[in-house]
Amino acid sequence: MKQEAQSKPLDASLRQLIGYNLRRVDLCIRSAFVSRIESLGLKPTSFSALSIICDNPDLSQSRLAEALSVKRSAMVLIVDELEHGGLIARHAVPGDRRSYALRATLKGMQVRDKAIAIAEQVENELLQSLTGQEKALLTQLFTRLEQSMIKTPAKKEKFK
Amino acid sequence: MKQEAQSKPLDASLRQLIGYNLRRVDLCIRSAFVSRIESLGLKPTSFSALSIICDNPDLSQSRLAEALSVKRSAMVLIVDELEHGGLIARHAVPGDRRSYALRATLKGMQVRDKAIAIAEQVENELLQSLTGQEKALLTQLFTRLEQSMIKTPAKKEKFK
DNA sequence: TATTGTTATACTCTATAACTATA
DNA sequence: TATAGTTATAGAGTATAACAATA
Repeated sequence: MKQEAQSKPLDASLRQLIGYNLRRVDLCIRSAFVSRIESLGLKPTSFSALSIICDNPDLSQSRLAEALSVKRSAMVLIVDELEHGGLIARHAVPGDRRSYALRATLKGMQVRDKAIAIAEQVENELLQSLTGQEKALLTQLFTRLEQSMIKTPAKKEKFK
Repeated sequence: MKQEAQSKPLDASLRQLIGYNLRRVDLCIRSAFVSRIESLGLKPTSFSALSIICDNPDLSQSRLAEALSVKRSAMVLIVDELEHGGLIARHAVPGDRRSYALRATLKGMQVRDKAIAIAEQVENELLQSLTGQEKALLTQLFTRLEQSMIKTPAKKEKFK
């Protein structure tokens, strides 16, 4: 039934584009990660949110939303989910009764650690064809990319 | 209002993960690409579909869906969109009255060429902080990754 | 029986806009 | 007036399941 293995793949010319390759690899890593962390009650976005809260205690929802490039309104459900799972808590802010200080619970920190370990394991498995040096290089290139892209958001287009 | 520039970013520990960086860069390139090709009546998925049809005349919808890792049912609307835009046509298949032979129109091929040029331009702009050598290396690493990941879909998890 | 394309439906993610309570 | 969080709503994107026509 499948005979595209040896001949040229159907998307040969698309594979010339870095963006296309980037997306394919992203989808692949992401889907593996999703299926491994769902037993922790996490999804990629809630994992990222949890991790940022762990590292930045007493963060507000609005600043968390900014960090995740998500609207405040979308943040509500994500934070709800983490709170209902007992992974974080919304604490009162002494000086400002409008906002919450988000803080991870002990369980939240433990789950975060497990999720990070899973992420690293998934990457070790999926990126096993790369040497350690190549992985380090990738990280370095991405870091440089993100810095330059923040300054140059493709003219002045919307940037999410 | 913003003071995270000099100090450590909120997502510092997530940035240790290649998958996280990959996704951030992907979203960035993608959003720039989306805003630039919408004047051509294309979205990323319809662009990919059009490009594959151009390169593989008389492809069926089912094989196109496989190439894009999309369900046949989702393919219908995408092909509809391209057909209504006059970029492709559904032709009859002599031997099999169940399926269509998808073929790009002249306009479709011209639009495809423009879209490819736009994609390359977006990448040139957004990846300007990388040297040509580094870009070539990225492409090479991705190529190797895709080959190895197809063989090793993270155990036997679903793979889309 | 299996396959192609289709439809109907539902689910996830996220955006927009309007609201409230604070500041 | 501006901000934090919330709600209601809608849109994109894609999945699942069932169906008709054809193989």
